Amino acid sequence: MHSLTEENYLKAVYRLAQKAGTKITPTAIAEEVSVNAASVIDMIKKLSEKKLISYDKVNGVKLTDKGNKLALDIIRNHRLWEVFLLEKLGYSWDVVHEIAEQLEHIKHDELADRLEKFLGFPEYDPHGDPIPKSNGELPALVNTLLSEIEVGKTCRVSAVKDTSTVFLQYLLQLSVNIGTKIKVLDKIAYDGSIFIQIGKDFKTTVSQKFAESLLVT
Amino acid sequence: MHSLTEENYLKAVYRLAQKAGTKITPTAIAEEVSVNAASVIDMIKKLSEKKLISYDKVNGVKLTDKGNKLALDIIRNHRLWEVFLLEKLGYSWDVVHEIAEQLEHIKHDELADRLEKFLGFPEYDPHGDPIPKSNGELPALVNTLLSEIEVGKTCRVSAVKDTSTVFLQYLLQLSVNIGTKIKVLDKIAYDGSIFIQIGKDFKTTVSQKFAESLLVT
DNA sequence: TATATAAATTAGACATGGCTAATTTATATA
DNA sequence: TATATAAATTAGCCATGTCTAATTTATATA
Repeated sequence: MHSLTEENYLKAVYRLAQKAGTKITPTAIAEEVSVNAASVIDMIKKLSEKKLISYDKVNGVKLTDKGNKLALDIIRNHRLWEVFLLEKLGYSWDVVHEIAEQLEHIKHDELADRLEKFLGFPEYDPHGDPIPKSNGELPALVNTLLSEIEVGKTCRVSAVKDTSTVFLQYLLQLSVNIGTKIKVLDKIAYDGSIFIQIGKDFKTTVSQKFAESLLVT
Repeated sequence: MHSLTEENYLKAVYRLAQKAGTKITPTAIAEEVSVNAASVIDMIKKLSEKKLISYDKVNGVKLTDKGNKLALDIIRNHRLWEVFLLEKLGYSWDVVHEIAEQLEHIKHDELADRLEKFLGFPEYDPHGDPIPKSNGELPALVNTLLSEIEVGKTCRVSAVKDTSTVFLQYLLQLSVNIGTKIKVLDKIAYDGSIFIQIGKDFKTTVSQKFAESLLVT
């Protein structure tokens, strides 16, 4: 089938394609997979031969339908395993990703479907990213930022925009999880920071940067 | 760390060491991992350098303490994942192994321990093989054969000695699982076959070969 | 527009793990 | 014991995926 390496390239191309607008260049891919540009050229040839991507200088790299489907499958696996690790094994938000990075490549026909069923058909992973359905459908992304919530209103955390470890650990420290209720108590016009209540009791002030990295409903 | 390939060699050596008595030769390993003998020689050199095995013509290949520990870890992973796949994802007995073959190589400090806890500290995998504890301890193997049960007695399936797909599928067909009750109704002296009752109602005759492949308590 | 800089590509090398063919070493058996 | 056969080992080659060092092609900028 396809090697682990090939799959990681496909994922990288998919990820780059999400940040729409820019053409996907060999250099961008090289950066994304932390590899030398020369290696990327080789892989582009290989994946092109397999009809998983197309490439020309004008349009850059694009996933073919076949390649897109494959990438989605892997992402589906990844996100389902993340849910498993968090909910069933009790891993914290910030470690889940690296383990799922390995688990996503495990293959067996029914595995993703069975896992999905076992987990109760979750729609979002612990980072709030939508989990592709087996038919390739993607649940719509929730996109209200915490910073857009009016003073006095309460909302619920649905996703994170920033998935860096520092951020996730900060959230952990604040006991903020998917589903956590947050009430906006005050907005400081001066620097965009906001005063919030997390859960029942805890009150704190967070920066504008923070408020723009949390997605809520 | 250690590559997937190296890990599979270690497992193979461990497996061969179980079938005690015989010296572990390069050829035996070649057969076990389905690879050319020349390749085995290369790997023996590599693993020897890493102090995971020792090798000389007189004693054959032996796992060092370090190698043994590693092999046990992998087997622990394998068997825990098998339990997961069977009990949580509802896979049948005969497919569980091939998926676990991939899952066993996933690494993360606490993964096996968390999985073990999640599964309720199972002692045996779906094939009845003991699951190594995190300290390397192995629960004792149950070793009464169905063929050794007296006429009139009832016993409970605890493991299989034969893990071939044909056998496992035959068991599936007979609705025999770990935990299934079997009553020995009669023994045919002529060819060693026995007449048994599986569960509440179903009665059938099975061969001596069959009766010597099922472990019970 | 000339030229410096950045991006893309080619060429050649390395490590891993596997293979075939040839050779050496053991083991049996006539 | 001579010899056939099997096992172990060596040598050399292949594919995958990576790298560095050119070289070519684009893109900017003085």
